[in-house]
Amino acid sequence: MYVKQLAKLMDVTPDTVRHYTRVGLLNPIRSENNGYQQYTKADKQRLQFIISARQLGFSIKDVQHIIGESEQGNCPCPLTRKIIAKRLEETEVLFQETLKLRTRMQSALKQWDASADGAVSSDVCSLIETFVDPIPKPVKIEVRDE
Amino acid sequence: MYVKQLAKLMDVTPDTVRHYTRVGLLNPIRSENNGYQQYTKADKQRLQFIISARQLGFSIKDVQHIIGESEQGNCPCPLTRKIIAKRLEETEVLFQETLKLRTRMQSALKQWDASADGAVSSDVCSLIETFVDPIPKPVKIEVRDE
DNA sequence: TATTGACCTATGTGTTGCACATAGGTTTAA
DNA sequence: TTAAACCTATGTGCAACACATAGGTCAATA
Repeated sequence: MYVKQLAKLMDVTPDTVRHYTRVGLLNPIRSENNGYQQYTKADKQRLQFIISARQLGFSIKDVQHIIGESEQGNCPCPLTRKIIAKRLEETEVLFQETLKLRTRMQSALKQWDASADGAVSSDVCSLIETFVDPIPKPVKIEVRDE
Repeated sequence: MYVKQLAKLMDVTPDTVRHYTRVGLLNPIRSENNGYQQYTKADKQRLQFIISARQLGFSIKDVQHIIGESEQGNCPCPLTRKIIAKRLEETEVLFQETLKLRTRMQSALKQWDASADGAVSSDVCSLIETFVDPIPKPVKIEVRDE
């Protein structure tokens, strides 16, 4: 099976398959007559594993380590548990940051909806320069109005 | 002012300042005697602008375009508005994806808390291979238990 | 004055996970 | 056999810096 066929079968791009091959996660055999990579059933199974792991937030290096552990005859599950805990923390951080960014962008849009395109007196762009980030409610603030 | 001083002043790393310099966003002057980059007040102001823009989700290329527009004598605000709308959409997508990933990771952790490290019969890691993603409530599903 | 040590700089490369561009080989139809 | 369509391998690009390396600067000391 050549790269495109495997890719289609697993619903990824050929480039993705090639990438995993380049980093050593897949081990196809080079056809001797045309130099093409030939993927076996084992590669397909391995690719399925990679896809599953990636969906769970594991990095490619994580996958390499997990597979390495497994190939050394050890049960990789403890490692798997350890890694995902770390990745979850990171995802949590990313989530919070993305949430904050989204909020900030939304308030910028709102502020800018109500303001004109600004004087040329500014350095570059008055909209960006004069944007004030509404403090994201530092735990609890006394609100008087309304 | 040398790179470190400016960086410290604006609370970024020297590498960040160097990076912006390399891509042409900052235009320091090379000292003739020691070859060091000398940053002026204009660079400081420019850096402040870049930082503000980055915090609002603009990419470095966006900043380049906005500055370019401004330097051509045009008001960059319309461009700024257009770009942030696009970036907000992207951020929304990233946010949703991150949310889904976080949820998926959390349910993996839960599933794995209740399951042993699995047989060696699996291909690589039984935890990952047997993980079942609880369908993320497709709008509305009939729930019978509880 | 020379030297040492602490600190700073410029520049090149690494990072992540692929996507894209290029050049060329294969296959099938005509 | 020749052309068109399709496929492949390999190199490079991308984002936004961080890190590593090699060497320069400067003040205090011997």
